[in-house]
Amino acid sequence: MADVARLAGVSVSTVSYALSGTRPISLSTRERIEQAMLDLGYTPNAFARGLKSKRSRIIALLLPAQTASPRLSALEYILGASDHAQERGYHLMLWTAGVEAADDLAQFAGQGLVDGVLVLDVRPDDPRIQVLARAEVPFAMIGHNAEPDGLDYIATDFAHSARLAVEHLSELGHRKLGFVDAMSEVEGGDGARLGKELEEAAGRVGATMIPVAAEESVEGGRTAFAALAGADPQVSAIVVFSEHVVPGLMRAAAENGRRIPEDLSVICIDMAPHVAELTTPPMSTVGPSAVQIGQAAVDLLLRRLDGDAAPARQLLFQGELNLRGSCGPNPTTDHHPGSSTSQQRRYLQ
Amino acid sequence: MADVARLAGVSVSTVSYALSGTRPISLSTRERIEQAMLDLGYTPNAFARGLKSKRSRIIALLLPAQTASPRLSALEYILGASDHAQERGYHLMLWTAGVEAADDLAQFAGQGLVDGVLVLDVRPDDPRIQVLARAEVPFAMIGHNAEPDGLDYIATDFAHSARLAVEHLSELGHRKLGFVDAMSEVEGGDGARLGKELEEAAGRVGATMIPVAAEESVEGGRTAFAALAGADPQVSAIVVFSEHVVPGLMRAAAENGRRIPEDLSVICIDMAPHVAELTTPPMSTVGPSAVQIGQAAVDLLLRRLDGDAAPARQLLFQGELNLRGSCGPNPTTDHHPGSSTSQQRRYLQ
DNA sequence: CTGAAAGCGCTTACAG
DNA sequence: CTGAAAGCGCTTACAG
Repeated sequence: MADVARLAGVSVSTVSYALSGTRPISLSTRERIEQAMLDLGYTPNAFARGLKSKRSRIIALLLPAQTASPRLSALEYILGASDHAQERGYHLMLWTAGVEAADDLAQFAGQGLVDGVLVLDVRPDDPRIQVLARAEVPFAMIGHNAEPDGLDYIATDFAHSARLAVEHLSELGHRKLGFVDAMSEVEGGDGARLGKELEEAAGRVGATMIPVAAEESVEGGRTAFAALAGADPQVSAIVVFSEHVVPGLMRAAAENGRRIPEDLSVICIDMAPHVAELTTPPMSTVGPSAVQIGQAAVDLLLRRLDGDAAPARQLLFQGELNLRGSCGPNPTTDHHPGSSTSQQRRYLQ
Repeated sequence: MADVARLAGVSVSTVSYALSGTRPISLSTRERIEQAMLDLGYTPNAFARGLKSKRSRIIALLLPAQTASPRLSALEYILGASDHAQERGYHLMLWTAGVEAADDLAQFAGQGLVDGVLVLDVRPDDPRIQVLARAEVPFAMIGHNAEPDGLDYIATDFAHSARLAVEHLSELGHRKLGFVDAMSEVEGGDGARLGKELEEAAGRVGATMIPVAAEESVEGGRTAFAALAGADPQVSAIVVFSEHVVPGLMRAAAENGRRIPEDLSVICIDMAPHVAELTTPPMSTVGPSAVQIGQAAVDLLLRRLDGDAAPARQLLFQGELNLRGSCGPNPTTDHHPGSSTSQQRRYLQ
């Protein structure tokens, strides 16, 4: 910057003000400065700027590392958030240490490197929330913990998703439903909340819902299918909330002579569109766009960084039903779906 | 840091040296300093440190934004690189602006924010390479451009992958092969290189290879299938190098009465394992682990950052054949695979 | 083994 | 409309 000032024949403070636009600069001075910056290929140093201004224009995305089994939909959050942050002039840093690495996170948050933090895969008793609060770093959650009062978050409206899924299956004549949830989901977590909503929705349409906890693997999917078939052979539709059980579940169904969707309906909650297209038949899903949630989370956080002192905002995103091909009428009833309601749905493809 | 020094009764420089360990400190002094840091919950400021030391311990991952159609395997690169960088004491920043945003990238690289850069999805004439070289930021590529001499990179050994795929199909009796490549792949890019290697490998085993360029979409996959069937109805096996065409290709095959693997074999190059498990039948693949490539790319870059002035390293990762279920014997011949070689393969699941 | 001091490259009151 | 100067919180020769 000193070089620019010298070349333009002004002081460094004038260069700085020209750059930030925080005070009026005469046209001729500004032009000389801009020319000098171009000639020298000058770019302001991010560290000097950050040191003085206490703002880095960097936000972090906390994605607990599970290299072994990443949800493919995580990519949509990441790209949605990253693109949007960049559009709004922020950089996005990835923090993939596990939930349990609280000390490392405290260190990270205390460094002043990031202006704010986005927290993914939030658990009910998530230790990261305390750490961030203590470090006094603004943050927003995607999902939420057990006591989210006073905290900014954005989450899926599970009550709405449950209703969409169950009503759709009910219209197809299904009365006995299964719900496969990931075993890793702790008590009071997303899976449990969704399960509760599904059960209520099932109750409202006079259906029953059998929940099964599955390990997040191909084998877990097989086991879940066996468990459901064992619990009640009449189960004709399954709601799934774990990407990784899908292959095993579908294969077990095929091996037991249950064709999808003719003999068995399957619908997935919060599965990314690209993933849903890969199965045969393509998977019907319910859920909001992860890309949009990622973008909205960035907006929520930047609102705080811009000094908004308003009360915490808690946004619920309503999903939509994306019918692809994995749900059909219950073969054991001769029910036909009402044409009036189904007309209003979005049929994809 | 001044607070720590005061509390410990030493100078700030002593605190700094204790922190960095770059000069001997007496045990008692060190203990007082450490206690003071704990008491105050002190964490060194990243910007002050970066300003003086000219090192940020941040690396950037350049992933051209394609929110519309991200490859799910991109997630493996990201997580592999991020985890590994974190283990080695570095932060990973995501840069998802498009390849064409050269000015923004120059700005970014000139800020001094990142010590080094990892470049993904490198094109033959990739403008980012010049920008980074001019900004004098150390970088390493995953994949490579048209003139990679003197540049660090790590890439898939396509000759090896092509050989594995073609020899496997050849052993199954397939003589007419198709190759579906993404249309977006520009001349001289990965797709073109792989295509050349596949053709050579096919020539060596006396098979023919028909290449088809497809749009990266479900519809593109359908079109590709039709093109291949139209070009030669005898094509009995298809090598695919684009995740997004897989659903359309598989559906078109099914609609034309060609069962996989009984009537048609399909094998994918560089598809992530979790993606491969989702198709029915599960997809056989050839390729190295994207997680490992991400990790190795970090190592390659950090080697430079650690001041290694050795000549550029160019690493080729050899893939392996992961047989899952999408390849079978050519139904139009009565060929049986030789048991000796197939024994040596890794059968998954 | 320890301290005093310069300086990294900016921003921003203070002064004119 | 512009400049001189302090200071952000560290690191690192220089000195003892």
